[in-house]
Amino acid sequence: MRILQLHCDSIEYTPTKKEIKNAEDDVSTETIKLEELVVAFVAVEKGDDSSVAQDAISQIKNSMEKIGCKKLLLYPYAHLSSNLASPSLALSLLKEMESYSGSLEVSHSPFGWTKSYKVQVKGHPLAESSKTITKNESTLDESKEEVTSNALKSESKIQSFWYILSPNGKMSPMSEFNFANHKKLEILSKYESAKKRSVDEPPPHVALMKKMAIADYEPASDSGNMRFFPNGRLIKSLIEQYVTSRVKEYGGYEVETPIMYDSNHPSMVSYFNRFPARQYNIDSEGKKLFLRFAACFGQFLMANEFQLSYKNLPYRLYELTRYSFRREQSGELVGLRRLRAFTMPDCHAFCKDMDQSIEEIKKRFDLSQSVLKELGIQESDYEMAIRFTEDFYNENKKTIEELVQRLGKPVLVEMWKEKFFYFVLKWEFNFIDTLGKASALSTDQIDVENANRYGIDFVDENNVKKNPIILHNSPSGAVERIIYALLEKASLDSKQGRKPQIPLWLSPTQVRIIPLKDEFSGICESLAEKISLRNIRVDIDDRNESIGKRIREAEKEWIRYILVIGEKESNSENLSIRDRQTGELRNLTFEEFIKEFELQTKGKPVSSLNMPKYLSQRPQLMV
RNA sequence: GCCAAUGUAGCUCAGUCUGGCUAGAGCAUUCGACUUGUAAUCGAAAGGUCGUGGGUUCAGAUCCCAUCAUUGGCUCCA
Repeated sequence: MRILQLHCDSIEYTPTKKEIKNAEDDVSTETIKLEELVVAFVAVEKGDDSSVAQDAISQIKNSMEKIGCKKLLLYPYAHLSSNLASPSLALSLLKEMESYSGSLEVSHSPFGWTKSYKVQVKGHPLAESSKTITKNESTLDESKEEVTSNALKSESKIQSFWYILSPNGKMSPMSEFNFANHKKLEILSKYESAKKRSVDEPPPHVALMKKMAIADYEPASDSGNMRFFPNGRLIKSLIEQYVTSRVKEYGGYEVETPIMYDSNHPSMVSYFNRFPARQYNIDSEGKKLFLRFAACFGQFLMANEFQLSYKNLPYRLYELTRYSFRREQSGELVGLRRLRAFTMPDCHAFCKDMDQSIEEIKKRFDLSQSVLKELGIQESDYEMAIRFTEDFYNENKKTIEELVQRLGKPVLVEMWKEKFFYFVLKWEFNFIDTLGKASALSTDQIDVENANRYGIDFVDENNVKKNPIILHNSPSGAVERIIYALLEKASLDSKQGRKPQIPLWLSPTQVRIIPLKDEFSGICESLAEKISLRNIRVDIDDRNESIGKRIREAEKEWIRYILVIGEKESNSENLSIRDRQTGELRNLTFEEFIKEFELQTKGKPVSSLNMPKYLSQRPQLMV
């Protein structure tokens, strides 16, 4: 329970509007004026009970005795807390407090109403005080609470300055920029700076992820923890393989680190001190463990063990975290866009100085852009935001401008007067969906704090120990979010009259064979064999359904190539291929077809079919 | 987390306002017939704790309270 207590000359309030369903009835909307009293603004919080109410009223009584005041107004005031109890409980505890008042003259202002009020507070030192009262508070919880609120306090003090930086180096205040040719950037800018949104429908990918049997909510788990069906797992796995191979190509070394850490480990304590985390906590044998919300700790703690020389740098560690956990507020979770458990490729580069960091960040910028492109997300699908401190900008103007040139279009700039986070620069690519939502995909940061915090050092040319600068990069962003982006893009295509699709290399079924009659099943079987030997996922619709229906369903599954096998095909060397992209029937030889296919999936990982080859043996998952 | 809307068969939904007959439909599933030439063949059967818990009532999918989940807005997004 949180209480703000004011000793007042007078208070005047007028109930104006019933705000919630459980508001008190029988409330007159006349103005009430009270004089010479103590006003206690009260917010009842989760976990409060009558013992808290008693404690609260006795504390108030004590302080009122000191100042010699007999009149108390309990004023329900939800805004004191972000962890409110349910309205019905709050109301009953308020009434309870009123009944414990003893010799005091106590009243309360109506609960659940918007009220206008005017208050005249006295000037003496004891006139104003605030209290937080909780049940059985342990010292540990208390200190954590303190840490969180301090961190939140400093975060809320951040003042941002917003600009748009164009590739020609021109930096204009956001309000003066002409967004006419940059609609998506305008969306991002408003989204970030003004937090403006206006949507009243669920994002289309939520229906698609179920329909395509990719993923679904798991009611037996916590919100934001999804289940992935065979199709979804296949797609995820291919994306994971691809991103991992690209990071290794760039120079990252893949590691694996624990998913849970001890909150009381010294390095964690100071990390928490800097960041108010919403994480999953687990109590185990007296330890307070939490589930990782990034790969940072694992890699930092590992790097801490390394004997590093400047000659080893830059050194890059990479992990594909399945999962990272963030206990986001339940209201923030949406489909695959924002989860509590997600798969995050996370690559840290340890650099010897700022010059090396800047060289490195450029490489990773190109890597991220290329990875997204190959995953099927084009430059026109996202907008870049770059954030830095004023000092960093003044010293590294050229680098920042160069990054913007590499992107080739204007970007949103957020500038801070001082460093609030551990980084001096951060950029991200934000996917903008049809409904105007922005979500970060690739990102990189220049971290100048954590090496010191985690005791990571290297020996430089002069035999001096130094802390490296650490870059934090995810070249693709969360894998689930990539799937979200691909599905949202597909839905947009469909809305605009184009055929929705996902990249061929990610399709659960790449080729479908449909025998016209049962008698062709042998030919189909051997053709399928031949095709799958070339690492193509092929299946056979052997169900006793009309040809029209089987074609229709293949189309609904977004299958790119359909081969109908009948009399004609069994007597011919050529394949008659229904190409979904063009909607046309084409005649190709087997090798021509394979060649066309391989051209489109070149350089991408392959994986075999992740469901029964025969549709008749396949459970119905999609609708 | 707060506010609001939604929750009925495996899926998509009707029925709820105004309580009352055996809770309906389409798709999917099973069975039977049909043997198909490029986006839905025909028939039958089976399938329901009406999100969950409590209450009011002679009677609850329907009204009331609580709770959970999803979606939207706020907040948040290291």
